Amino acid sequence: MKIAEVAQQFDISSDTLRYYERIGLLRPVARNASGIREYGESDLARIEFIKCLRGAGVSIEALTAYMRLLDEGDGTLAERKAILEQQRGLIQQRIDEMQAGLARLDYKIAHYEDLIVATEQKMQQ
Amino acid sequence: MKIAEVAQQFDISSDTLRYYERIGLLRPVARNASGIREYGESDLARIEFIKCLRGAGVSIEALTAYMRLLDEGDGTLAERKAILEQQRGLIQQRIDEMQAGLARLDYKIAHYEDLIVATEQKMQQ
DNA sequence: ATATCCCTTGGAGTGCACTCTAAGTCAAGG
DNA sequence: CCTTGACTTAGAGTGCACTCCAAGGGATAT
Repeated sequence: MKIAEVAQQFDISSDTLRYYERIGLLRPVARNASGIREYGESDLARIEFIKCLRGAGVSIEALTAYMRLLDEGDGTLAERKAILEQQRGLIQQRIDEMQAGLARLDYKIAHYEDLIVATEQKMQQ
Repeated sequence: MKIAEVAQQFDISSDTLRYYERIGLLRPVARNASGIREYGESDLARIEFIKCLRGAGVSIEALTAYMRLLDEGDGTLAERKAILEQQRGLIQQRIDEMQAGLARLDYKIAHYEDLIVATEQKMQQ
């Protein structure tokens, strides 16, 4: 699979895919005879995982650390699990903060509904 | 209330508070005879609101637009409500994405638990 | 053969939201 | 009187995560 196809499939720009590779988030991708990237199954799986966790707000740094350990093999299982658990905690914290914001907005919006009704009634007098 | 006290109360740096004022997110704060900022009740209320929504990921731009309308008065009620509703939607979307990431991590973490147990058992043979 | 198009690279530029620096002012304490 | 420490300003710098640019290579379509 060439870079543009991968980009389309995951809705990630080609630039971003090359960037991920350059900073070591993706392993060097195989090339064809013309030097063009040919993404394989395992690349796609990693990209999908990265996309999911980036979408959840996990940092490039954490993801890179995880991927590096993944390449190092079985000896890093516990360390990898620790990273995932830490990131899980961070995501949960952020969700909690967002839920608080959401609740606040809901309260405000309800208040605005009342205010707008009141203002409209005043207009009619 | 002086800037350092406000900063401590809301866990926002003095730099950030001055920055918010400079970009028009906060109205110009009253000064004492020496030119030092004296934050009033309404400033504090706005800062608290800003802190809550920034924490939820609402952009400076959206908050600034909202605050500007707030200063313009009652005629902007509907417009303000629209901003809040839009931001509510954005927050909800981001929460959904994060929930997906969380689910993915939970799955992975459970998988790692199994893998680590398996690896330890292999070691003992 | 020439145009089109996607690919390549290294490096520069962008947007957001701060965060810091330098140089200076002012009130209070020793 | 002098030091200390919190405050002031304009403007520069930072970190993150892309995003774009210029210049060039190679396969395909007319």
